[in-house]
Amino acid sequence: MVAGPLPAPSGPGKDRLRLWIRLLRASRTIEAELRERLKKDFNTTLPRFDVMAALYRVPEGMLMSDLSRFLLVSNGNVTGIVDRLVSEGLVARARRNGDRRTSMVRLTEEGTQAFATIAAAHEGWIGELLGKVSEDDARRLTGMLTSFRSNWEGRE
Amino acid sequence: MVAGPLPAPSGPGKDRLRLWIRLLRASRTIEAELRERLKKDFNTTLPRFDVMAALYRVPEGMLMSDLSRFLLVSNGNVTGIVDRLVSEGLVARARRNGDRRTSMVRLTEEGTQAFATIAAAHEGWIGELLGKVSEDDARRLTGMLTSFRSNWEGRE
DNA sequence: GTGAATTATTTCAAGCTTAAAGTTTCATAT
DNA sequence: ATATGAAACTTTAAGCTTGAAATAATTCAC
Repeated sequence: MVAGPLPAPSGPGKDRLRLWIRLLRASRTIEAELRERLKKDFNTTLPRFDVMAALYRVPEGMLMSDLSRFLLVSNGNVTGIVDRLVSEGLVARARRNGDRRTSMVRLTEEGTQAFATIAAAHEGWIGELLGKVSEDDARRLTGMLTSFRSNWEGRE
Repeated sequence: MVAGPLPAPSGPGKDRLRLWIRLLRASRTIEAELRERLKKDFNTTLPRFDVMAALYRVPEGMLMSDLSRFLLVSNGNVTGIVDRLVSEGLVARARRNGDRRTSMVRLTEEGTQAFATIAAAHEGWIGELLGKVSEDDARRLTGMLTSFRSNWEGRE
């Protein structure tokens, strides 16, 4: 990934390779910037933000496995992040009556308020970082990426 | 990041937020797939591939700091990855006469051959994974992402 | 020339990440 | 009822990642 600008690749299929490289560099650049700001302004991390963002949409909570599927990361990964969020009082696990294997994970009151604040800043940052992309281009790009993704949805 | 499809965000500036979410999901999906294939088919990792790809472009080698700048990752990170590649015989460090702080890092003969093989497979995978994106759309998307990036090039 | 900043790199601690193996609980077929 | 298997989750080991501190070498101001 992140291959080179020097001997600009050419030939059949190179357009897609170049697209992938640009896509990756763009998302890494933005991610790095967001990570830095989350740390500096809110003393938190991108993975914690991701988990909280997922939970924020669903007040009643999510199962660990749903969370992991939604975030595209492994089960064990989510366990660790949620552990830390719980120890910080931002998230709570609730055992369920029906199935004792599972637990509903949800934002606490404190977590909900904390996330709302961070999310507002986050949206502003995105607006700033993607400021040079016109609203029109943004919609067009989003459309292309969506159709790409539908190609992969529910593959394995 | 990777926020939700459920309460579809709307309002001013939401188009850019949505774009970012799609961008991130697309790149994470592709990255996950590549990581899995690199592991299965070549018993290597994405970070190792990235470093080798960077070095492949420049037979004479790169400084650690150039490598870290190019790959958008921290110095200490590169140290660890290069250490492992060196211990596998794929990469070599060469102390320089001029400046004894620095060392030129380059692919070994073995590393060069290994990378050529992996890179060929990699390009095929990208062609497959992005197959639904037309060459035309690929070029257009690349253009948009490039102009976005120029906004950020050499910021801090 | 000496000392102070600067630069290149490594080391370190904490946290993120995965794949694989392990635990507990549930479902279902006899 | 009870085995068998599947499902939900956690644990573990190895590796990736960052930011900050530490080392070492160079450059620059005087």
